[in-house]
Amino acid sequence: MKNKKELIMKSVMSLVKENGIKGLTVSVIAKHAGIGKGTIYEYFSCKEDIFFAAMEYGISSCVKEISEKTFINQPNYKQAINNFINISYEIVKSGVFIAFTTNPKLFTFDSYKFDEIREMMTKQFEPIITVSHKINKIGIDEDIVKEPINPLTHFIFVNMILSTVMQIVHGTIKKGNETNDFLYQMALKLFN
Amino acid sequence: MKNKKELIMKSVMSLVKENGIKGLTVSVIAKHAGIGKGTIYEYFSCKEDIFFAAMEYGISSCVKEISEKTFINQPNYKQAINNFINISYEIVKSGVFIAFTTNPKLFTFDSYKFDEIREMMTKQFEPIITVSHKINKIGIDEDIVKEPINPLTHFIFVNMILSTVMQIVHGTIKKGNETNDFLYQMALKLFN
Amino acid sequence: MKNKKELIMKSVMSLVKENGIKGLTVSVIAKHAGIGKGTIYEYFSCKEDIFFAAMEYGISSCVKEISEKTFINQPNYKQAINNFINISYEIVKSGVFIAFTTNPKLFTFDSYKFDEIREMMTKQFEPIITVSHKINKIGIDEDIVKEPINPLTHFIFVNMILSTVMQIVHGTIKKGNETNDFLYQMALKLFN
Amino acid sequence: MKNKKELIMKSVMSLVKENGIKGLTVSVIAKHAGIGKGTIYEYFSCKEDIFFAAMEYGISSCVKEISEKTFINQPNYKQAINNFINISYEIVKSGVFIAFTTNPKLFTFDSYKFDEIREMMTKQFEPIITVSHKINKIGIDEDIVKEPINPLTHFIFVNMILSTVMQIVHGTIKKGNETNDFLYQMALKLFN
DNA sequence: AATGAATGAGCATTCATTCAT
DNA sequence: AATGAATGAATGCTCATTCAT
Repeated sequence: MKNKKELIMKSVMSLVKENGIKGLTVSVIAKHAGIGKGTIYEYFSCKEDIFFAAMEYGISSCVKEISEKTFINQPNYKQAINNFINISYEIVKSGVFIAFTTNPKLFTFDSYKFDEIREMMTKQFEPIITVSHKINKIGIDEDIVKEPINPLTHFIFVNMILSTVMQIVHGTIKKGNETNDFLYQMALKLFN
Repeated sequence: MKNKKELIMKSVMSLVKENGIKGLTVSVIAKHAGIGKGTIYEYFSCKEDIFFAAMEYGISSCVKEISEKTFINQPNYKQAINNFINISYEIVKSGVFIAFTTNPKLFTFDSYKFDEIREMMTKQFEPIITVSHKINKIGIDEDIVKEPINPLTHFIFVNMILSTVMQIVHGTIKKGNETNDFLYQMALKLFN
Repeated sequence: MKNKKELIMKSVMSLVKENGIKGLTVSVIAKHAGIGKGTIYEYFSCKEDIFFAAMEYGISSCVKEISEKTFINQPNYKQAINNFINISYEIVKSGVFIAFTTNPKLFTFDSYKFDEIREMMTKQFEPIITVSHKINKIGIDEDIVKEPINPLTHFIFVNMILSTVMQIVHGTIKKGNETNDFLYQMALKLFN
Repeated sequence: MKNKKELIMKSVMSLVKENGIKGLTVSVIAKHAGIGKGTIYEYFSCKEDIFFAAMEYGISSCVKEISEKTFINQPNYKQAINNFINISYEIVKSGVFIAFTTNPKLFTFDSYKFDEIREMMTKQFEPIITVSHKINKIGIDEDIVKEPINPLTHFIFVNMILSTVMQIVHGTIKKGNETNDFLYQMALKLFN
């Protein structure tokens, strides 16, 4: 059942959000998912597979949500950036989110090589780069953004937004229009 | 002995660089440090304290190295940025390094609250922001960078460099003058 | 399973009888019980709980056995006292048995306060006092023992028997009719 | 130095009185005695030797105190018994005291055989039997106690007093003249 | 397919003992 | 003689994984 696999991954995401990955045992996951411990091993071959899959699933979900909600109601350039910031904020605030730059050597995985984890992350984040493309397509249409755009710029733009959002969530950077406007100004600079 | 405490932390750093944090037992640390297991508990009260201290020490060392080597030989603005990139690259390549945006919920700590870890990281990274200030002081002196600078810009600049460097290390972004020049161009945009 | 809990406690009793409490590890208990180490922790939350429970169980069993076997075959007063002595002897000789006066501060418990241990012991020994009541009820019926009896006398009588039996087991006091008769004479004095 | 050996044993006695034998480490003993850990091993060859010696010393001290103070001020028979009870009470209340009937299998010794411990205890307690002899010598002189006395009676008398005292300390038996008088009456019965 | 009782490898931590000073 | 830093054997406890039902 794809259903039960998803149920397990959602439980993991939820539990990590609450208390972190430490002390998250298979028993706890099973209890939270409302199924038997043995059942989990029908769908995953070991604990690390569960975590890996859950991480992949979690990132993928977040990314999908950002990708979709950023463009709701046909926003203009500035609105799109605002949406991007605000939605990312909601997601990061809600709990688990791993930015580009996380060091895989600090995870509790050993059946996966570090590179596998990083590759997975890089791959899952790709749609976020597409978000940048789509946002700036709007900018181009509005004649605010100039072509051609160096592909790296998208990476830097996305990273700027997400890392700033993470600091907002942590309270290091102030949340509000001022910050959003500043990021908008920075975007204009990056893409011109 | 401050000496032995440092010895232990260096062993941890070294071992994490090689094989990651998974499977890093107190026995392994002791063996690598060439001391007895019991001795470690003379200097740290539990395993998590060792990791926390080692992380703090490791970040602090990296940051100090970047802070110093960036300004060797009185570089001009462009050279300073180049230095910043290249030194960061060497350090990130050498192993352990955690960027701003790492999610503490994914670490194997539980005696430390997530916030303690994040605070420590934030605090340790502060000198890097100072690096940005010093680099751009050079830019100002060279009339390449305009005052005043919004403080957030420094955060974004540093983050841009470090996250790009991390991708270079991972092989996702190409290493070379081209990338360095691009980052320099971006810096000029951010600070103007 | 009440079954397995009992199995564990019996193993502890048996092992303490053989070699004392020192060096009695959870592994050893598990091996002797023929179960896995982890299984023990399904039924007890820590090692001290096992010991506490085993002691309670052990004392309770001994006391129950004494209580029952003393009155087998409707003994007269003298026979009842003889039974009491002989059965106690068998039990004390068989191994674990803790008399009233043991000092709980010398046990290897720390999750239990001394008072808890003492209370448990006092409570478990209560049925022995009842044995004295029943024996002397026979004596009263035979007109050998006079009423009323000060309640303390029962305590002293029981203690006299058990401490003497313990010395017999240790070889300090000679086993035989002579000693039994002496104790009988003493009982007559105490209860008249 | 006999001085230092005694200092160590007194520390052990004092610490056991306070917190029991559990968790009583050599470090703690050294700290309490105000000497270095290594120094302890100048006087004792292992930890169990310390405990064994301290127990012997502790019992011996108690017994000596009882033996002396019972006969202060040339008491008559009843006063002597009263003294015996009251002094024993003070000593038992003060902490460590191990009665005849303690089971050596429950101690944390393994370099000593159970029999060695028991023998030591039996030997140390001997002077208490002498106390009974001396008390009853007074009784004989007063024509309250009849000769000859079966040697076992002394054992039973001493045991009666001590076990009752222990219950008084524990609060199970009421402290006061009433109890003392009762024990006196019992003594009269035992020795007649 | 689903379960959870049973397992034991694995690890953090303690502490008696040693020995260089 | 006195010390206490260093040690590592020993052990309680956890938890991923299995498997009989």
